[in-house]
This record gives sequence, structure tokens and C-alpha cells, in this order.
Amino acid sequence: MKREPAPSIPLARLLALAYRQLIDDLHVRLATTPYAEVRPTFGYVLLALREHPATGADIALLLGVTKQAASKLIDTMEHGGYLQRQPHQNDARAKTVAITAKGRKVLVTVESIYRDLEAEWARVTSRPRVESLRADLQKIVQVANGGQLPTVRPTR
Amino acid sequence: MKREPAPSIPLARLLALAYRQLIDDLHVRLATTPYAEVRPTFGYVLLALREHPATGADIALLLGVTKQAASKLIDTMEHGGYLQRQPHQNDARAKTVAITAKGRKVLVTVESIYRDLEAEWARVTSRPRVESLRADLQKIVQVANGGQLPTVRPTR
DNA sequence: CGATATAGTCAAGCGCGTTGACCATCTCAT
DNA sequence: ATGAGATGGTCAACGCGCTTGACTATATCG
Repeated sequence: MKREPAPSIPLARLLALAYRQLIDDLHVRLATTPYAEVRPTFGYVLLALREHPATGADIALLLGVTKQAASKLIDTMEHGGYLQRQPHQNDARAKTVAITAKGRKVLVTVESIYRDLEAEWARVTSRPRVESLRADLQKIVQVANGGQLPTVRPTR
Repeated sequence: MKREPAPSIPLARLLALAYRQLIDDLHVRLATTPYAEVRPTFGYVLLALREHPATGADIALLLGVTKQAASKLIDTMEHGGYLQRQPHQNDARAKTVAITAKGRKVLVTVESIYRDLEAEWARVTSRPRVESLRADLQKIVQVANGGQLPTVRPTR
């Protein structure tokens, strides 16, 4: 046997695989709900709107994309009934983007699915190890970005 | 105080951020080498070709994309001089795709950069924790895929 | 041998982002 | 108060990376 010492798999590859695993599983499960049309980016927007409405420019900034791209996404999400544009109170140029009841339901559904998925991960390793994973990743990402969690930028 | 228990950040988000962190840093550093034009997907292909050549169809399967998409990518990489198409020995339909010396140099460069980056991660947490991270992610992904590491599919 | 599968390519189209140009409105220094 | 510039939003055109569909040439196997 000419067995090499098993090469350690690049973290980048594992991260990509794990991420896809989660996202794909999420959307497989979402497909069985009334929210099958929800696209991966929706979640980030809904999450941002949960606390309080925002403008299109805010969302563009959050996602790290242009206003135009954000605007298109908001169009789609509005057509889907996940959020709503309203005239802005203090600024006649701006529009307020607010999450709808349907949008909130998606959020609740997604969170419940994530809980399931993370529980499966915990069965494969253990609850504490999953929490270490979360903590370590958070720390690493934060340190690399001056203490802040950077804005989303789903993938590339 | 109506302080909620600090919501734990979704693993999916952390994974996405960590992955982007790594990939972006990699390409920032690559930009200072003679291989600035290398795109994220190149690495996966080169890695696959390191051991032995493959056909376009193999590569398509590996990347989880169509033959057509793979073909275009191979075009680009061939123009860049990272790999080479040759007639296949036993099959007149097929073409053999082989890594070039330049392609191998990219691989060496990338690995060295990854070592640096992973070392930085280890400084933020610790060497053993980075290795736990790697081991846990690998296990989780494998278990979810019947013991095999799935094919690449860079992102979505 | 012929039916069917497979390797590869060309062409058109789509999703999701971009750049560029533009208008309406807000802000602020003068 | 006003005018220059910044900002919010939209429309239009286009690019990149992928898709589906159609096609040719060659392999494979009953």
C-alpha cells in the first residue's frame, strides 16, 4: 500500500460544503411549506426588517449590492407579499420597506428549520461542539473585520 | 430591561461569512502573484487534475454543473495556460484535460496562502480548535452525504 | 448490426448582479 | 433664502456564469 498521509482538506472547501449543505437542506424543507418560492437572499432581508423598517438604500448597504440590485430584489419580495413599500414619513424621496405578516411567518419557519438542522449537526458531533463551532467562527470573522460582523454578501 | 437572550447567529450566516473571508483573502493575496487572473473555481479543477488528467465530463460532474458550463470554464483555463486539452487515447469523442506546469504552480501558491490564512485563524482561537473545526465540519458533511465528501459546487 | 448512451460543441436564454444616466428631494454653507 | 451638491429611487443596457435544447461524432452492447 502506498498510502500517503491523508491530506487535510482545505477549510475553504469544508466551509463551502457545510454552507451549501445547510442552505440546500433549508430550501428543500421550505419547498414543502407555503413559502417554496423563497430565495436564499430573502432571509437576510427579512431578518434585517424584523426589528424595524428600512429604506432601499439601507438594504443595498446591508447586502453589499447596488441600490438597483436591491430595488429589484425588493420588487420580487413585494410581489411575493413578504414585504411592503410605503411612502417615507420624513423624506419624500425615500420609501419605507416593511416586513409583512407573511414575511414574519417565513422567518419563524426558517428558524424552526434551522433549529432542526443544527440539532442534526449536534447529533453528529455534540451540542457543545456545535456551539464551539459557532463561537469560533464568530470570533474569527469578527477579528478579521475589526470586531464587527461584516455585512452579509450571501456568496459570490 | 427587556433584554432578550442574545440571539445566536445562524450557523449558515457564519459559514457564509467565514467562507467568503477565506476566499476573498486568498484572492487578494493571489492578486499580488503572477496568477492574479485565477478565479475561485480554478482551484477546484486544478486540484482534481493534480493526480491524473480527466475528461470534460468528469470535470462537469465534479463541479456539479453541466458539460457546457464545464467546457466554457476549461476554455478559459486553457487560454490562461493552466491546463491543456489533448486528444483522448482510447476514445475519439473525448478530450483529455491535463494540468500544466503553470497550473501546478498555482496549486502550490494557493496552498501556501491557505497555510498562512489557517495559521491566522489558529492565532485567533488555537491550533487544536481549528483542527476540531476541520474535523467536525468534515464529519458533518460526510455523514450528511452517506460517508462521502460530496462533489464541490462552489456556492450558489 | 443497429439501438442507445456518451463526449463535446453551438446557440439562446435566464438569474442576478453590474454601470450609466436620470429625476426628485433633501441638506448645508454661504 | 438660495443654489451646489449629496442622496433615494428608477429605468435601461449589458456582463458573467450558469441553464436548457439541439446537434454531431463516436462507443458500447444486446
